[in-house]
Formats: sequence, C-alpha cells, structure tokens
Amino acid sequence: MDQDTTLAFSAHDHAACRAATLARAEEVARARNLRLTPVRRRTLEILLEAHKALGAYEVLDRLVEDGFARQPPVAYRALDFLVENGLAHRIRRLNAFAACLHPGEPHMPAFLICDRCHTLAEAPGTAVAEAMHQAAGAVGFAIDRMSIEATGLCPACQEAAG
Amino acid sequence: MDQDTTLAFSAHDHAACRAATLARAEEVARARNLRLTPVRRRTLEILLEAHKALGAYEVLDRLVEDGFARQPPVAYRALDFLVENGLAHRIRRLNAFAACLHPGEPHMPAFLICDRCHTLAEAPGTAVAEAMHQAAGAVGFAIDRMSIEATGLCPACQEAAG
DNA sequence: AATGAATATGTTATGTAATAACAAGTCAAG
DNA sequence: CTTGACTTGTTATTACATAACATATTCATT
Repeated sequence: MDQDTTLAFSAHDHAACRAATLARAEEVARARNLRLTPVRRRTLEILLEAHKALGAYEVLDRLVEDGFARQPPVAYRALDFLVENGLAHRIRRLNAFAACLHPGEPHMPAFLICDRCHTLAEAPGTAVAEAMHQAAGAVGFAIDRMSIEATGLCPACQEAAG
Repeated sequence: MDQDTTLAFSAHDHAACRAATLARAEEVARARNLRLTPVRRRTLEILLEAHKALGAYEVLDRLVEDGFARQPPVAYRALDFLVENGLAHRIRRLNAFAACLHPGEPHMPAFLICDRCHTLAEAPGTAVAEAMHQAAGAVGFAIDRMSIEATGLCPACQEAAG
C-alpha cells in the first residue's frame, strides 16, 4: 500500500501535504496549458484545505468568503473543470468533491469513505480497475469512466466503535 | 460471463424475463417474511418493466397512474425498502434505481451503463469486490457497502458509433 | 377478541443538489 | 485590431431527497 493512502487515515502535516499537492497540480496545469484561473485555483485550495469531500454548496460558501458571487454555477463550473482535468474527483455516494492527491499521475482511485468520521481515502484501485475491465470486456462493453467507492469504518473508528 | 449479463445487451423476452425475476423476488420476500405491500410490489414491477434505471420521480409518475399519491416519500420509501432488501439496486452515477436481476443470490453487482442507449447491465463483480476488499484491508479499512459502476458504450452502440 | 408494540402509509413542507440559458467580458492567434 | 474560443456573471428553474408528524394497519401476546 502506498504512503499517501495510509496518511489519509493518520495524523500528518496537512499544510505541507496540501502545499505539495497544490504545487504538483500547478505543474500539471502549466504542462497542459490549462487555465487555472482565480476561481479554479481557489476552489482547488478549498478542497485541499478541507482534506475531505465537500459538497458543491460548501465550496460555494467558502468561495463567497473570498468575494465570489454566491451562485451555484460559480462553484459547479470550477469543480467540473477540476474533475475534467483530473485535479479533483467527484464522489458520487456523497454528492461531493475532493481534491485529487495524485494530480498528473494516471491512476484509478478507489475511494474509502468512513461512515463515522467521514474521512475519505484514495486507495490505489489498479487491481480493481483491471478486474472491472475484464468483467466488462467479457460482455463486449467498452468502459469510459468508472466510480469505485466503498463505505465502512476507518481504522480509528473501528477501535472507537469497538 | 453469466447468461443474464449477456442478455442485458441483447434482444430477449422482456416479459418472460421480468415475470421470472418478479416470481423469484416474491419467493425471497416470503422466505424472509418481508411485507411486499402493494406500493412495494408495484414499484418493483415498474422497475422490471422499464428494464433500465429509473429516477425516483419517474417511478412516482408511474405509481400515480396506478392511483398512488404523487408524493416523493411514496416512491422513496418503496425504493428504499427494495434496496434494503436486495430486490433493487441504487445507481449512484444516475441518481436512479434498477430492479435486481438476481434477487436472493448473494452477489456484488458491477454496473455497466451505456452512455448512448442508457441500457444498464449488472455484471458479476465478485473479482472486483475481492480486489477492493484487499485494497481496503491493506490500510485497515473495514468495508460495509460498495458501489462499482462504469459508464461507456455497450456492444451495439460501439458499432453504431464506430 | 382486546391490546399494545412495531411497522407501514398519508401528507405537508422543506432542504439539498444541479443545470439551462443567455449576456458580457477576456485573451491569444491570425 | 479583430475573430473565435473560452471564461465569467447572472437569473431562473429543474431535479433529487428527506424531515416531521399524524393516522392506520399488522401481528404477536394476552
């Protein structure tokens, strides 16, 4: 298991973590000629600061604090842009969004959502994705995108819940 | 690959298919002492007739035709009951519901959603689920439930689009 | 049969998530 | 310096989901 995944369930330096991820995201944007405009950049920062999944309207609330208009499209457009470009992920079970922790690296995240503390971990889903492609291939289905999400209890909450 | 999955993407006798599935669902309900009341039974029939994923309000529209009140809880309660008891599935990517095609048989469905014709197939996701449990176990996460969904093109639509 | 606990339904209202549509502004390439 | 692509501002609407509480039904137990 890689380090980042483990980190999601442990205490760590959020500030350093998010600064590094943001820096990597900016590199990716530059390399691909993406326009990381103020709203978009701020939206990504917000997701990184939260370090968990945020609903579009929660993001919007924070954008408002930064002077942007309180209008759903403001948040949705920025979030959609980030998701389209692999800088954020959409968590369907939560109707929420989270910053991608591995921008640039092609990866198929499998999300682990704690029912109790709502921490979100991005586990490496390569094996999962492979099994999925196999199952789909067997019936001739050509996969474009997939969402692989699980709910349950993170290590800490398992202890707490006994 | 099992037969049912293949069937989802081919022409077949919908009427016979849904009658058989409904019969199996009724057996399951009897065996487990579930109360398959009129709304619930009718809701299941509606899902089976559609043979694709339906939004809660689409289900509600059809329930209204059968004399039930046009109130969201009517549809949601019936749908939630069916999902809770494994007689239907919730497709998160679509905010929609579909009848389970294998009621009673424990299974982990992997959903394949065609972007073009919106057909939904329930592929056997055992291998996928296993890979998932492995990935989760490695970080100490205890999975309760998971959703495995993919969008893409079904065989027929690949040809049409190709 | 009476009764009480659990379950299911009827109903009103509200909360939450997401998008349509169009006008106006920005920016880089020709 | 203008054209075309992209981005943003703004209004309004649509879609999805649940809270809360009253009523009724069911079923096991007296």
